[in-house]
Amino acid sequence: MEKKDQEICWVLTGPTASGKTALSIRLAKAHDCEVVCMDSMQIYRRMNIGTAKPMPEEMEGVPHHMIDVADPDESFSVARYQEMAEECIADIHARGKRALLVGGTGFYLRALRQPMAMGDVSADERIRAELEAIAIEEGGKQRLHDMLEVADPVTAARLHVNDSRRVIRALEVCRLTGVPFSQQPQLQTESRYQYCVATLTMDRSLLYQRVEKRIDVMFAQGLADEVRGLLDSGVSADAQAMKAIGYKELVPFVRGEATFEETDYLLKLNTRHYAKRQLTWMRREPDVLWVNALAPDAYDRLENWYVNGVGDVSKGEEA
RNA sequence: AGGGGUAUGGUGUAAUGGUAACACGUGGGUCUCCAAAACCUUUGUUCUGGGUUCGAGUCCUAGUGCCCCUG
Repeated sequence: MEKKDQEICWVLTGPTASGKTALSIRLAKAHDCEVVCMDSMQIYRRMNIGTAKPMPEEMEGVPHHMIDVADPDESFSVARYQEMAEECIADIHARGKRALLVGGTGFYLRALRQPMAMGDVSADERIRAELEAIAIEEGGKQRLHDMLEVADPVTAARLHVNDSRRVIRALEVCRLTGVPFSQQPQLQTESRYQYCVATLTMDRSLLYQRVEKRIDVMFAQGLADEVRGLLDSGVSADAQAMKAIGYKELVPFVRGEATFEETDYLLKLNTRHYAKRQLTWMRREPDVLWVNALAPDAYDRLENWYVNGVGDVSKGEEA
């Protein structure tokens, strides 16, 4: 079944520091569309420098959504993102405009394209706390995995013993629903919209250079002060938002427990790793148009993609 | 210039004369409500030339690079 134009969304993604923001604003300005942020950390208020969040000045009048929609000490989730983002998209479409999703969080993209099977089994803090306590114990990870082996052998078989994060989630779902994680009913099989995806990329070493340069700029812009301000205002260092790159590395530094050199090295290292993981994710993502962000025709290719739907190969391989 | 020391993956280190190891990095991957998270995994090394020895990263020797001391 063909979807109507109003049911199509454009997604510009790519690793951190690949130039998504600038290109997206240029594109949105030229074609009068609205941007929906697809970034798991730019959703937090007061986290601006470390998340490289586009500021009102650089948006050049292009409406942005899903930015600053949560407080740093709030917990957020993919499911919530999916729900809120789809609302934004619906709203944009209702006004007769196109939505351009921009961001590097692959998991969020997948949630939109392939809706969560366990859509109605949300997190249970009590169960998690209980199971996480076990995970910390001597041999606890093995014990959790053993528990899952009993409750849901299929899922246990595909999860590594050390992957207690997912082992716990699987146990949580089993306990909450009484049905094994692997046998949860698929609630929603079809995504609400069709997504036309373009991914920015470039030579790895050049990307890493850009990453490092950007971090130098972040420090110069006052990253340390931003982190200090968050901590001083009562945001816990354990908060989910503070686990973000650029924040978790800065906490020891701001507290005087790490030198600048150590912090700088660690931040750059973690960001490189992150960029690599983002690329890995996108390689797995089906139907993606890859665009070398440093090529002279990068913008033209994106524009062509946006106008003609190049890369929209949902039927399989392109002709 | 003289004396001493040192040389092991990209980096930092380990190895009673007996299969060269560990950490970090690098590369690849996983992902269905914490995802900028969490987890899995690969790769690659004895400075060069001689010598001793069944066998040399290890001992001897020369060269080269680096470090320290003296002048």
